[in-house]
Amino acid sequence: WKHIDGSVERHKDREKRKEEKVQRTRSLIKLHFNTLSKCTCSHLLIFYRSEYKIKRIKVESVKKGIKRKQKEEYDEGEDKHKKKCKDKKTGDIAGKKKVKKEPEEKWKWWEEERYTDGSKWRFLEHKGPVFAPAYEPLPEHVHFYYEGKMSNLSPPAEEVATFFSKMLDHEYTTKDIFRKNFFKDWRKEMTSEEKSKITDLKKCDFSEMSQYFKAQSEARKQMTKEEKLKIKEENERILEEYGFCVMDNHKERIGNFRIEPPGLFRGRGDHPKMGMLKRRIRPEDVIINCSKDSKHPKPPPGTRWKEVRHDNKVTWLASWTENIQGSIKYIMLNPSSRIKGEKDWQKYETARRLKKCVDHIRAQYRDDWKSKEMRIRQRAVALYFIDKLALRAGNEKEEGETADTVGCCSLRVEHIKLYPELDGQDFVVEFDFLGKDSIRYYNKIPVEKRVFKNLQLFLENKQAEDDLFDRLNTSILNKHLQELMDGLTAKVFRTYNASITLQQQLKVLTSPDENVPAKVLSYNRANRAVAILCNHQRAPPKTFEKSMQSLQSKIDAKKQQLFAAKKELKVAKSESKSLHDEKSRKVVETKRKAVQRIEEQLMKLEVQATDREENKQIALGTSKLNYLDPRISVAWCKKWSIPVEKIYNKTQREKFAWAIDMADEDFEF
DNA sequence: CGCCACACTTAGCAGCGCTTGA
DNA sequence: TCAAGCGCTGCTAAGTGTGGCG
Repeated sequence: WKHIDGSVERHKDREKRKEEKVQRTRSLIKLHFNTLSKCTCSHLLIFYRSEYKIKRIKVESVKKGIKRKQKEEYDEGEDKHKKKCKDKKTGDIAGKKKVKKEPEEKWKWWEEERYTDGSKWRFLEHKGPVFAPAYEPLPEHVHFYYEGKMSNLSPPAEEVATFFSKMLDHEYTTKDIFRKNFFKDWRKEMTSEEKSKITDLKKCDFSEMSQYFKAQSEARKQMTKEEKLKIKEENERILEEYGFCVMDNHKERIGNFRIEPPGLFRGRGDHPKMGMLKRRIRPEDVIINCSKDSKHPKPPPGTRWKEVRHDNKVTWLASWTENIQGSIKYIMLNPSSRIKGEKDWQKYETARRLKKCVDHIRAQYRDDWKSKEMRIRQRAVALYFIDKLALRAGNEKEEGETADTVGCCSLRVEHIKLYPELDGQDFVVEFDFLGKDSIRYYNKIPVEKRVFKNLQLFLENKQAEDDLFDRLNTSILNKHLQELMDGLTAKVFRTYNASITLQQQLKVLTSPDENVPAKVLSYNRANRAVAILCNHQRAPPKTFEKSMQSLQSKIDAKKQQLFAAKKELKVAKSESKSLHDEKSRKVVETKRKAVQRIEEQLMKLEVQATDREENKQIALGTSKLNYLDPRISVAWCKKWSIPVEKIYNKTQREKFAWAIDMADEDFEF
């Protein structure tokens, strides 16, 4: 796919583009100079940043010349070396050597060649995961009571009891399934004596334990600055030691280097396994993955790893099997890493390829609505939903193992309602089902007559709990998509539709003469359109009403202030008219400025209020992070001279460093 | 073809620390 | 300077999709 995204060409005229970039930055700074009087503090900061950047670019381009030469020599050497390695089937020795030469500046992996043989790395070294701290038994004075009588628990039983006591305030400790599952698993940890005594959860009193933990967390909050700093430093030390690995010559940040601590499982939605005990993971459960010639991570003293393997066809550093669902958990790299970034980039390139053939695919599935074969009609209607409504594919799930949620292919009869006519619209389909994370999808949309007739056909002679698409599943659908385009799967439609919507909405919503905050609001609105499409919801923040009210009162106060200021201006004006002296003219001028300033502040507040209100139940983060080609946003920022910091925070900028570096203002998704 | 194991992406939420504004 | 509230970050659950096997 190197050719598909044109990275070969990109490489050639990189120098030219770099020069252009410098020019752009220069003109940007000029622009900032011109508007300096209007600048707020944050603008100034950004201005300084851009100036800093320009200096760096200059120095770097001088350095680059030398560096490139060195790199070419190195690459040549490495090529030879690689061949040798392949012959002997040894690992990557060169990788180890170059680590020390790690350059100060950020590594631009996107300017390098990718592996084409399916391997993910040549060299991988890390320190292994960090385990959850051992259980600390409760102090003597904290008791557990059964039937009102004080009783001490054995440490294993006590530990599980503490998990429950920490959750007492949560609603789910009142749920039957939760309590049942918890009690069953708790009893497994008890001694036979405890088991025979403790037979009813209702007779258990955890309140003293609960109080103790509340006091503990209160004490943590009350800690002095020094104590807090000490903890912070210790965390930083652990991060420095365990939070990074070396992968192919580069130090990379690990995403989750801590093993999940034991606790009570809380699934989302109506989960049949809620309350079950999530076991403590020991070194003996953990498989380590690293390269043969690396310094292998050491298991904690007196323990051993389950296995140490050297599989460079996968990206994980460590894995273990979790006991609730029996699924495998992994330790992997941070999104800013090469291995994640390349994949992310590739995802958007696939979506861009879909853009080129989507018209054809749409024509095709519309045609298939008329097919003689039921399975083809079902496939075509499902695909239409996935395309139009950005539904997820909908794999089958094991019944009783997870919450009852569905996606497109697993929709059941009970999840849709057909209305030949509704609110003046023809052929309306009403969707109402729980999707991923048990988030409700509710939508009423008019569809084409043919789709409607097909749906009626699919529903014939079926019960509520029967599958809507009984001749279809995700693997059939994806196999079909694979034939239409290389690399095409159901989820590519979500990516494609999200990104194209953002691009198109940005075009519609951005008005050139608006100021920066107004443009950012437009961006958020475009982002919101995507979030609505993808049904990314959130619980309204607990303090929403309150904070909205306080914002409103601020606005009201501002309005009052504006009114007063205008009045003062009027008075000053009339005074100045009659007096005709320099002093009164100056007063008018200052009053005028005050009015202007207050007007600006008011507008800013109003923009903020609108933005927040519209965002009440919609989460923008997920689409920004997973569905929107970052190059669209970066291009938009460059086009309108919006600092990219307004759109992406630090973490996001790290994840999208590739896009920030490579996208020009004329990037087209 | 169906099933399962596995790898990897996508998802919402809680808690905490930093920013903001009085 | 300090409290309030907001945004960030980490956490981990819950999806998607592939490939191998019988």
